[in-house]
Amino acid sequence: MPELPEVETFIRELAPELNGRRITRARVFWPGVIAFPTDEEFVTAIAGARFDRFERRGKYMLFGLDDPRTLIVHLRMTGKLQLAPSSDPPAKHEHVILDLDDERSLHYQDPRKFGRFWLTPNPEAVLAKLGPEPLGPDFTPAYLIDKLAGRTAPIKALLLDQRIVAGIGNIYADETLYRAHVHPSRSAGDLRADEVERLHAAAQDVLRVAIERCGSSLGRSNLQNYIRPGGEQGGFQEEHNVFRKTGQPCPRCGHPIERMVIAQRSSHYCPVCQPDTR
DNA sequence: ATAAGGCCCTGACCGC
DNA sequence: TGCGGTCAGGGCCTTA
Repeated sequence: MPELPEVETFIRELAPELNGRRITRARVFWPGVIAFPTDEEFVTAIAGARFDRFERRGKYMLFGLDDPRTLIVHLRMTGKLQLAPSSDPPAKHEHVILDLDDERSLHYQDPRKFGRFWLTPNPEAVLAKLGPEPLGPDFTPAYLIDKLAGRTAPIKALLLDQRIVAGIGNIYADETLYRAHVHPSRSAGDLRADEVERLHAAAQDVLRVAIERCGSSLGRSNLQNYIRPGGEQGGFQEEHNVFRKTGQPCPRCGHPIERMVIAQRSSHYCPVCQPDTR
């Protein structure tokens, strides 16, 4: 699952490869992947553009072109971007291929078809609802305390809410809650200020280390496995404490990790280190 | 405004 | 071995 650290890795590793490259031709094999404009307009409009800016916002990748437009890509669950020789034929689940002017192509594969592309002069409209960057100056303990105040939803659900903070998904929410000693089903508004401060610090720590380790590659299956643009795996899965470790001993106290469903998503936690009480 | 549930998708996995 | 059922889940939508 590409979350903030994985998307950051994609951008960092693609930027030097794509910078200055011109898109000579675009092919779309499944029209649903293009959220804006239509798939036909996308194919026509992106041909000839040159990549020259690279940014990440939450889990969105922003590829600035040498005109006022930005190509926005969200990988959602199973999307992958890979560079390959232009002679490579479309693979299974390939929905977009952007041919470049250096005999290489940028391939987009996505078995579940959840990911989306936008080509727009107004990227702010696509990103309008996102909360602050968790590693940016606007994400402060005071901000988080304010956003959680009065909320009865489980804290896990609100860590996943991109309007509160942008970029945290299921892996990093679970690891953040573990590090902060907070039970995932605790009502967000019931958390003490020091607990919210711990969550804030834990989220930043987890994300910083995960970026250093180039994200988490897990998966018994290729389906869920995140692969970096050059084909390498990330390394942060080696530092997971709870995510998908149901039944394994807590690294801190040895009690078996438990699993419960919150907000339709699996949550993994240590019932001893993360007690369900204040 | 908030909370909760459904939906999109398809491969992996499980039990029989 | 084959087959049907279940699960995974980010973001968006609907409902209460």
